[in-house]
Amino acid sequence: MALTRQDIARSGLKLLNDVGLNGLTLRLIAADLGVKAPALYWHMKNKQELLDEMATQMYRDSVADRRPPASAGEWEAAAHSARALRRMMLAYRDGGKVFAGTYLGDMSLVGEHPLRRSIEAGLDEGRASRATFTVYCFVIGYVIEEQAVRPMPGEFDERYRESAGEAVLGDADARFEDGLAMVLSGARQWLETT
Amino acid sequence: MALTRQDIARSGLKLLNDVGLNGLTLRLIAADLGVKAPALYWHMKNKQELLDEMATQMYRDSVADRRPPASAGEWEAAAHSARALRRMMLAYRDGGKVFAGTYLGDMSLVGEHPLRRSIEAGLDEGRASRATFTVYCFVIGYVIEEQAVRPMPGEFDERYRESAGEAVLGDADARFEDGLAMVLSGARQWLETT
DNA sequence: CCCAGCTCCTTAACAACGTTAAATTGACCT
DNA sequence: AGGTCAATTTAACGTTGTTAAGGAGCTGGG
Repeated sequence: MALTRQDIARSGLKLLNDVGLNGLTLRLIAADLGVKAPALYWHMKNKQELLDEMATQMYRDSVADRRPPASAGEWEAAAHSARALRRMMLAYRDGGKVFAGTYLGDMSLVGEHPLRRSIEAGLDEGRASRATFTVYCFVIGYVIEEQAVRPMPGEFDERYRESAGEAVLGDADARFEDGLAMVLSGARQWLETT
Repeated sequence: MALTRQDIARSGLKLLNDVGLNGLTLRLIAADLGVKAPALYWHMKNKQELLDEMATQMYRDSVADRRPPASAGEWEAAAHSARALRRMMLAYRDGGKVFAGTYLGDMSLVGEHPLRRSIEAGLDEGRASRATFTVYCFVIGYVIEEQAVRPMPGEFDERYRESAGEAVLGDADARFEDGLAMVLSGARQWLETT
C-alpha cells in the first residue's frame, strides 16, 4: 500500500522519542517506513512541511483526550483542555518545540471553543478568543521550559542543577497547576470586568 | 586581537535578522568575523553552545531596557519587565525560538526579583518565584506564536491569512497587553489568596 | 639569542544532511 | 499488448557540523 502523509508524520513522532528533534532525519524516517528518503518528497515538498504535519498529527491524536466531560463547567473545561495540551506535548521528546509555532494544517481540529456557552449568552467572541489564547500561550511557554530541563520524564539536563531556582526544579505538575490557576482566574476576571 | 565568545554571539545575533535560525551557519558567522569556521571551535565545543551564548548575549544586551523606573510599584515593575522581555525577543528574527528553552550561561544576569520588597515584607519566596515564572512562560509562549505569524515586524506568513482567527491577526501589541493584564492580575490574586 | 610552550587560527577532510533529476517499477484501463 | 499515471529508487549535488593535524605568532626562561 502506498504511503500517506499521516504515516510519515506518525513515524516521525514515534522516532522523536528515541532521537530527539536534532536527530530526526528524513533518511531515518524513510528507513522506518521501509522506503528510501526521496520517496518522502512525493508526499511533501520539504522537511518543514513534515514538521507541520507532525504537529497536526500530534494534535489530531490528542483530540479524544482533550474533550472535557460533558458535566464540566466552562472554566473546568478550559482547565481540562489546557492540561490535555500539556500532556500532548509532554508525550514526545521536544514536543513543545515541535508544536510551538508550527502551522496547523487542519484547522477544523481546533474544535469548539471552551467558552461557547458564554459566547452564545452574549460574551464578545473576540474577547473570549483573547482569553483562551492567553491560556494557550502560557501552556506552550511552560512546556518548552519544562522540557528544556527535563527532556523526557525521568531525565534531567544536569546543567540546570546548580544554577536554576526552585521554580524550575520542584514538582513540575504541581507548579503547572499553580500557573494554570493564576492564568485562568486572571482571564476570567478580565472577561468579567472592563 | 583574538576572538571572544561574546564577539561570536554578537555576530550570530546580527546575522539572525538576515538569514533566520535555519540559515544561520557556522561558516557564515566565521566569514562575518573574518575567520574560518573551525576557528569557532576553539571558543565553544559545538553549535548548541553558540546558541546558548547568543541567548545569554541577547539577555545581557537587554538588561538596561529591563530595569523598571525606580518610582514604579512592584506590579508595574513586573509588567515593565515582561514587556522588555518581549521586546528583546522581537528584536531578532526567530528570537523567541532562540531564547526559549536555551540554557542561560550567566545566571547572575537574572537580576533582582520584581517582587523583592514583598518578599522582604514576608511573602514566601517560592510562591513569588512561581508567580513570576508564570508571567515569564506566558511571554515566551506569546512571542513564539507571534513570530510564527510575523517573522519580522512588517512581514507576514501568508498561510495564516485564511485559517487563523482574530486572536492571531489583530494588533499584536494590544493583544499582548490584554494577555499580560490577565496573567498579572491572576498572579497577584493567587499570591494574595490561598 | 633561541628554543619551548602556549594560544589562536588554517587547511584538509569526513560523514551526514536536505534536496533534485532522472530512471524504474507496478497497477489499472483500453 | 501497450500506454498512462502514481509511487518509488538510484544517483548525485552542494552544504552543514565537526575533527584532526599543522602552522603562525607571542611569551618567558636558560
